[in-house]
Parts: sequence; C-alpha cells; structure tokens
Amino acid sequence: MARKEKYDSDETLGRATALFWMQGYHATSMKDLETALDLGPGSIYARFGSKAGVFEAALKNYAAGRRIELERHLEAHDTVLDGLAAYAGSFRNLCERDAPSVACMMMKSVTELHATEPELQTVASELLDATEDMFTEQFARAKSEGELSADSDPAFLGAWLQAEIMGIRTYAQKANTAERVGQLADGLATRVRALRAG
Amino acid sequence: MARKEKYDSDETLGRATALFWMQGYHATSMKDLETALDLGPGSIYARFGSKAGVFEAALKNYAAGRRIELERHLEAHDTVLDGLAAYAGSFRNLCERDAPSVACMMMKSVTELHATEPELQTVASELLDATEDMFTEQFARAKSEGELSADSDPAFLGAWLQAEIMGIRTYAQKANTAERVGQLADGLATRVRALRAG
DNA sequence: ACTATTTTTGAACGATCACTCAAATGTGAA
DNA sequence: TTCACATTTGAGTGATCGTTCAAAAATAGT
Repeated sequence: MARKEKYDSDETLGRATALFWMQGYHATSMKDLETALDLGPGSIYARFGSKAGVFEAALKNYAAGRRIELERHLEAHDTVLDGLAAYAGSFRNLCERDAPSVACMMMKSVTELHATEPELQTVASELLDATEDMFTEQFARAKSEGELSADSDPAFLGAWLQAEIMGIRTYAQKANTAERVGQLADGLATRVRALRAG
Repeated sequence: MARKEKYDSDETLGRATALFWMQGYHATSMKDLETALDLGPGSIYARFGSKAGVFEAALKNYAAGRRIELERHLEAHDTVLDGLAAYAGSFRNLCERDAPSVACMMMKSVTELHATEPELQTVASELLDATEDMFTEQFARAKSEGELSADSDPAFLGAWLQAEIMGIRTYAQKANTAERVGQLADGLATRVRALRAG
C-alpha cells in the first residue's frame, strides 16, 4: 500500500521532546530538528504541520511522562500523603539526573512563550493546570479518607504543591550545589507529610 | 568635543531591559531593539558590542532594581523578619502589576539560556546567587539579633526563600487566578514570620 | 510487472537574523 | 571658523530562519 515510516513515531517524538526541553522553542531551529530526527523538512511538515506543531506534540508528550511519573509514586505508597511526599522528595537528586534539562519543560514554556507565542503558551498553561488538578484530586482524596483534616483546602494545597516544585526546579537550574537542592526537596517532602491530621 | 548621545543612557537601558524581560533573549531581535530604543544598529553596537552585551547590561540593570526593591522593604520595617515577610507578601498582587513580565528576568534567563548561551546563563546564575546572599545575610542578622533561634541555618533559609519566591512567580505566569497567587504569597509571608523564635 | 498510495528527499523561496562600516552629523574647544 | 572627535545613520554583508513542493523511493494489493 504505502511506504513505511523511517522511524518509530514514539522515538521520533521523544527526540523532539528532548531537544525542545533542553533548548526551548525559539533557540531550536528546524535544522536542529532535522538532524536530531534524521528526517527531511518535508517529512516533519507532513507529520506535524509546522514547527509549532512539533512543539505542541512534544509538550504533550512531556506532560504525559510527568503524569505517569506521579502515578507511579502514588501507587508505590499506601497513603495519598506518603505518595505525594515521595513524589516531592524525588526531586532530591534533580541535579544528578541526566535529563535534557533540570527545569520542567511546561514551566520553561510558560515563561518563554508568554509574549511571543500566545497559543503555545496557552497549551503549556493548560497542561500545567491539568497537573495541578491531579495534585488537587489527590489532596481531595486524602481529605475524604480522613488523612487530611476536614478544614483543609485541597485546591489551595494543589496550587501550593505545584508552586513549591516549580521553585525547587528553577532553583536547581541555577546549579550552585546539588546538596542544597536535596535539602529543599527533603524539606518539602517533610512539609507534605506534616499536613497529616492529628 | 563630541556629538551628544541621542538619549539618556539609563532610559535606553531601561527600555532594553523591558524588552528582554518580556520576550527573552532568543525571541528579541536586533531590529526589535533598534525600534524600541530608536537607535540604529551602529549606535547599539558602539555602546554594547553585541546583542549579548546589551542583554548582559539589561540583566544587571534588572538585578540592581530588585536589590533596591528588597532594601526598601527592609528599611520600612523594624525587624528583619518583618521586612523579609513584607517583601515576600509584596508578590501578592503580582498579576495586577503592569511589569514587562510576571516572572523574574533572572529566573527566565537561567532556564532559557542554560543549553544555548552558557556565558549569559552564568551571568544570570551569579546575579541570582547574589540575591540569595542578600537573603542569607538578612537571616544571619536576624539570628545574631536573636529574632531567629540559635540553631537556625541562615544559608539554608536564604536558599529556601529564593526557591519559594521563584515558585510563586513561575506559578503566577500560568495566570489562572490572581486570587490564588495572592493566597500563596500571603502563605509564604506567614511562614517567614513564623520563623520567629519563642 | 503494474498501479495506487504513502513517505522521503532536498533544492529552493523570501524573510529575517546578527552584525559591519564608511559616510554624515553634531559638538565644544581653539 | 576651523578642527578633532564622539556619535548616528542606514545600506549592505553572508548566514540562517521557517516553509514549500515537485520528484524519487518504497510498499502492498492486483
């Protein structure tokens, strides 16, 4: 029927994600993408439509990865707060990881693209909102299970946790000492556990 | 002797700062700068040497502004912790300000330029470190004055405060509700005050 | 082998990029 | 008025930007 695609679509998207995550939107050129994906411009445009299209797909791919990461931490612990605290504490070794960037890609996008690429910025904002909603849902579950006191506000706690993580990841990008980042992440994990009622 | 400069140097630098703060480094072109500063490319290169030179000057100009802002809050309050808490609380109305960007310019630079412009990223990192050092010095002063307990760690608290502010400012860039940002800033101010010994 | 369909290839487009430089312009001392 | 000099002007540099598209290549059913 038709010619086969040169590469697996997931790996292609993964490489685009790594590139955009590392360099950001504006600093990444189509030529960069062509060499990283080992694909001609025509192939890329056939699949994604535009540079912005590649970026949007990469951003959603990134967000899906973070969602899975959170779910894994939640499943690995018996209570909601323990799971969230473990997730928070997992940023302890942020500087030692060999990820494309220390900072979160959604975060980087939201700050980089606010003035210049409003549509893409909106995509990033909505993905961050979805992540915050996951936190909020978990806090709500903790509340209904009695782990969190009855007067606590899950929506506020969701926003708070997201802001805390954003702070640590941005601080880590400054990269003076990995040790300090570890202290900050441990401190956050402790504060999450300290929310426990009684 | 010589021809006068077309504009006051401070205002020129201020306009460059606003532009880079808003759009970031890569998304701002020399043409953008030329029209914003109402100056030909030759004039800009004569003063700053390169686009990176303009950016570096703008970044340092921005950092100086933030330093003054902090000092003002400290002078306006009787104790160190009250001053720092007021500074933290001042981000309450972050979304209502008409600044070039909600997020901090040093923060944006540190994440945007990590992979592509290492020298400029280092400049931004060092300016952030200098800001953190200001926090640390104030916490140390609070400790020596007995406002902070003897077992507290000023260096950790400095890092912590900077990370907290980074978190709130990045969260605010997502811009879903100004009210939530206010709650987060108030919460941080409260936590700073709660550090008070006894 | 032929055909229909999908994908890749890569040269080429106009626009814009950061940057240069010789000439013009303004300035104050002599 | 003249002159030395700092500053501005703006056309022009080659390189790279995002994007297009016609032609070539690869596949699977007939």
